[in-house]
Amino acid sequence: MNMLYLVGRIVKPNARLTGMPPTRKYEQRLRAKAADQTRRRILDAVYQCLIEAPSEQVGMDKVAKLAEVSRSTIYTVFGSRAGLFDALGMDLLHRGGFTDMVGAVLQPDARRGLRDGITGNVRMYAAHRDVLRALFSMAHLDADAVGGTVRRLEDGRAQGMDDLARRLHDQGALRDGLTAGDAGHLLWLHTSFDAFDLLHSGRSLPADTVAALLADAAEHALCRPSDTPSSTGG
Amino acid sequence: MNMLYLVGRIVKPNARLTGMPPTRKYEQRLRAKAADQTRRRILDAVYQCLIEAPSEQVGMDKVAKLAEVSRSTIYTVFGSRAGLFDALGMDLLHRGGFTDMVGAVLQPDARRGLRDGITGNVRMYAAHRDVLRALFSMAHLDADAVGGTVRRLEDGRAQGMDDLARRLHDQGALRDGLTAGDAGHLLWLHTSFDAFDLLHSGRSLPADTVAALLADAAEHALCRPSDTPSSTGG
DNA sequence: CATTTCGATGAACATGCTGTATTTGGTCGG
DNA sequence: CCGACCAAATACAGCATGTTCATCGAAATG
Repeated sequence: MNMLYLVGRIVKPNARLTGMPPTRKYEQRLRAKAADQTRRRILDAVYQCLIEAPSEQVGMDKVAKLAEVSRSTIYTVFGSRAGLFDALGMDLLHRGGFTDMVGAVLQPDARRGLRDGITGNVRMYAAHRDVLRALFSMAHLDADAVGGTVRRLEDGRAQGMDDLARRLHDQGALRDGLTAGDAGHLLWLHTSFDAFDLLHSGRSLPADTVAALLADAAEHALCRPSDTPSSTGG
Repeated sequence: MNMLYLVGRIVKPNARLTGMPPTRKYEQRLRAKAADQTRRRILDAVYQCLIEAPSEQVGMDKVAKLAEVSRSTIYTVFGSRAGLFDALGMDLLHRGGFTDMVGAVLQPDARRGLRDGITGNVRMYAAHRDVLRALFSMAHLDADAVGGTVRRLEDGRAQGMDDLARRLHDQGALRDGLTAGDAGHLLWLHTSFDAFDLLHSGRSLPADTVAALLADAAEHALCRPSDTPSSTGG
């Protein structure tokens, strides 16, 4: 059904019909840059569409008009609707600060990494809330509506949380009776976009409050009563 | 845009054109029963469609074929696609055991109500996982794609959790420094479908394990260290 | 400047889905 | 059996996605 990114391009018939292959070497400098610009303009347009009307279906027509390109251009660049949203996900993954979050949990003190990871996570979720909501919901309703980006993104988070859980276990921070596996499950829950959005959108709480609530909840659910009076300094 | 359940029905032109109103009394016995049966067959078909292909878009055509009715019949009965899914939500609300869950949290011991409420909740979520996933995701993507059922359902849960939070506070069960408001927020999170599904589908955990994990997490996040050694008996 | 190459474009077309209008066929009451 | 009535089927209109194609214009190359 879908051949993403595989846009068949046939040699123009007005070229040499004798079967001679194109032998000229081309170093695209300006053209590649222009192509990247239109690509970016389209991605920004989708982003803008999702922000302006979060609970409406985004049509290719609106995106094209907002990006000031033709509708067919979107298809030549991204292949399909799914390819477009897949690229949007990849774009968020690189530019949205997802990598910072990974770094936050990797600091030596695992318990501190828990709090910093959650707050960093929440900050990132809050910055792109509407877009992420659309991406995640689309992924739930239609498996390949957004390509594999959401899956990849969540796989990374799962691995990171399992790592953190193990380090919490190794450092003796987990409360009695809680295995590293269960700790991973709970971290998976507390660092999820859904957990953030349930509190942020569902209860109209500002991002900072959500971060504090989630961090406290996670710490109490996971860790033994703290030896040091508090973790953030109060 | 939508006039759900309001299907305009015009008198056929071959009836008396002299303006005489229909005076015959009609007691529909067989026909009304048959109509209810087709209505139910359609609802069951949607349910079945969502179960068989959870991550595919459900088309009216598939539903009609599965219910062995014509596609137009769905429109005469439910008015629109949104009306159909709205009715499905209402059907789940009445037949899915949502009311049992409300009763569970209303028992005298609030702390026991927390655990029983969560386990009952999880059991219900697990029984209808695929259908609920579709309903919730659709509600997120398109505001009025499922009518107001999801909104009403969640409003009820919010109220119930705030009540429970206040009773936990009044019974002195909350840990120091946690307000009844914050407790309500956390209960809202721990009794959500998303929290269940993150663990059940996202981590491949059976429903019982999810219930135990969520109940323990909620108890540790909300309550003071238990005076009685344990709540469930372990 | 001439020629090649490629991104962008708009139109045309096919498809699939939602929603509506009209007709058909069977059931009810007399 | 007839006429009133209504659920169900058929046919049709509208809209969005996705594909194809001829063409334009600008960049790259000589």
